[in-house]
Amino acid sequence: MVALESLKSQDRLLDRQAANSIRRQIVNGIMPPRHRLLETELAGNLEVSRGTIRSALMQLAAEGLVCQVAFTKWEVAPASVHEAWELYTLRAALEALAARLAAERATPADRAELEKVFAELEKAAGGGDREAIIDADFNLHRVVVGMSGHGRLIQQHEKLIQQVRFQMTHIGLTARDYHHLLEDHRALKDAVANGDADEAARLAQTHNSAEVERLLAESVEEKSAAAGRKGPG
Amino acid sequence: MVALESLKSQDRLLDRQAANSIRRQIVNGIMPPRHRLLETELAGNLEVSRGTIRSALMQLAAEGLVCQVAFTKWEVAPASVHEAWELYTLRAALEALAARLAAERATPADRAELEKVFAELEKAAGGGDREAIIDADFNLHRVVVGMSGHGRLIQQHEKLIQQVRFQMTHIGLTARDYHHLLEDHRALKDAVANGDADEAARLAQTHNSAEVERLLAESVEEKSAAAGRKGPG
DNA sequence: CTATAATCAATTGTTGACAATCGACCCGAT
DNA sequence: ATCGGGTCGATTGTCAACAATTGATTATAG
Repeated sequence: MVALESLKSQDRLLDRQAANSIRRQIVNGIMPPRHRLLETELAGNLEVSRGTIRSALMQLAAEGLVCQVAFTKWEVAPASVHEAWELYTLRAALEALAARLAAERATPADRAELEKVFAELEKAAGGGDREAIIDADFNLHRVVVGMSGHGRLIQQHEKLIQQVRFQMTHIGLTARDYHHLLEDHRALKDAVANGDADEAARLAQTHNSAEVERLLAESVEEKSAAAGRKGPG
Repeated sequence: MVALESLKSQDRLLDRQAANSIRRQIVNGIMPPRHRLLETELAGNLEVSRGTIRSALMQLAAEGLVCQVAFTKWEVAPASVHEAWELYTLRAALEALAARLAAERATPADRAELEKVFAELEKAAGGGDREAIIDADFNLHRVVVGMSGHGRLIQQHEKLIQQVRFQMTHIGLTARDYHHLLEDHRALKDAVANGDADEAARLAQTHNSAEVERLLAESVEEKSAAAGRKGPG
C-alpha cells in the first residue's frame, strides 16, 4: 500500500538516488571517515553527470555526513569522540522533547505501533543478532519521535540517527548488555503509552546521557592505555 | 582583524552569495510565505546561471526557508502558528542544552562577552528601537549558544534563528514588554556566568516556552474573534 | 642545502544547451 | 453542463563543455 506512492516520491530524481547510494556506503562503513570523494569518480561509478553528484554531495553535507573544502575537496565526515559527544548530547535533548510530546499526544493507534516495535526489539534481543537489535533499537526511537507530530523534530532526528550510525561503526561504541537495554526501552515505552510526559522526557534524556557517559569512559580508558603503552613502559 | 580572513571564506562562491541574497529577502519579509520562486527569474536578477541558483535554493531548502515540489516549483516556506510552534519548542530544547553547556564551560572571556551583549540589550531596551532590541536579543542567545562549544548545536541554532525571524515577521509575534524581557535575559546571563547549569537550562527552557504560550494564546484569540465575526454576528 | 617563486596537473566552480515533466487549457463526448 | 483525454507552454532536471582555483612539483637563487 506504499509501493504505489513511490512513483511520485522525490526519490526518483537522480541526485536523490545518488545521495542515497553514497549515504549507504558512508553509514555502512564502506567509506571510512576522512575518505576523499572525487566528483568525477563518483559520477563514473554511478553513471550520472558531475552536476548530479555535486547536488548529491551538497545534500549529504547538509546531513553532516560529508564535509566540503571549497575549491579543494569533498570528504567523508571525521569520526571522533568529540563528534560522538555532540551527537549524543543533541540526541538526548531532541528525544527528550519528542518523548514529552509523544506522551502528550499518543493515540490508541500510536500505542499499538509502539508495542509492536518494542515486541520486535524484545524478539531481537532474545535472538542475540547484534544488527537486528540495533535496527530495532533505532526503530523504536524513530516511532516515538514520529508520534511527536513535530515535522522538524522528525527530520532532524532522522539526520542525527544516520550520523550516529556512522560514528558507531567507526568509534566502536558497543551496545550495553541486552537486559539493561531492554528494560530502559520498556520503561520509556510505558511512560509514553501512559501519557506520563515528564517521566518519558526524563527517561529519554537519561537513556542517551548514559550512552555519553559510557562513551567518554571508554575514551578515557583508551587514552590512559595508550599513555601507558608509550609512557612508563 | 577579521576582514583579512574573509578572502578565504566560502562566501565568495557564487551559490553562497546567491543564497545569502535570497535568504535576506525571505527573512526580511520582502518575499512572503508561499511566494513562488522561479529559477530563471532569480538567475536573471542576480546575474548568475540557473545551476548556481539551483544550488542556492537547495541550501535554503536545507535551512527550512524554502520548499521544493519536484519537477514543479520552489516556494518560500509557509508561515503558520504550527510552524512557529515547531520552531519555539525546538528552540527551547536546543537553548536549554546550550545554556547548560555554556554554564559548565564558561571562561572569563566568555563571561565578558556575555556582559557586553547584555549591556547592548539593556541599552537597546532603553532606547526603545524595536529592531535594535530584537537584534540584541538574538545576539545574546547566539553568544550563549556559541559558548557551548558544540558545533552542531551552533549550526542548528543559527538555522533556527533565521526561521524564527521569518515566522516572526509574518505571524506578527510581538515582543513582550521590555521590562520582563530584560529581566528574563539578566537571569539567564547570571545563571550562565555563575556556572549554575541546571538553573541556566531551566531559564532558557522557560523563556522560550513562555513565547510558545503567548503565541498559542494570541492564535486562539484570533480564531475566536474570527469565529465571532462570521458566526453569531 | 634551504627557502622562495614559477609552473602545471588535478580538481572543483560555473555556464548554457538539451531532455523530462507538470499543470493549465482546450476540445469533444456523454 | 460536466467529465475525460490530449496538446502545449512553462518550468524543472540532467548533462557536458569551459573557467577558476588549488596544492604539489620543479626550478632557481641565496
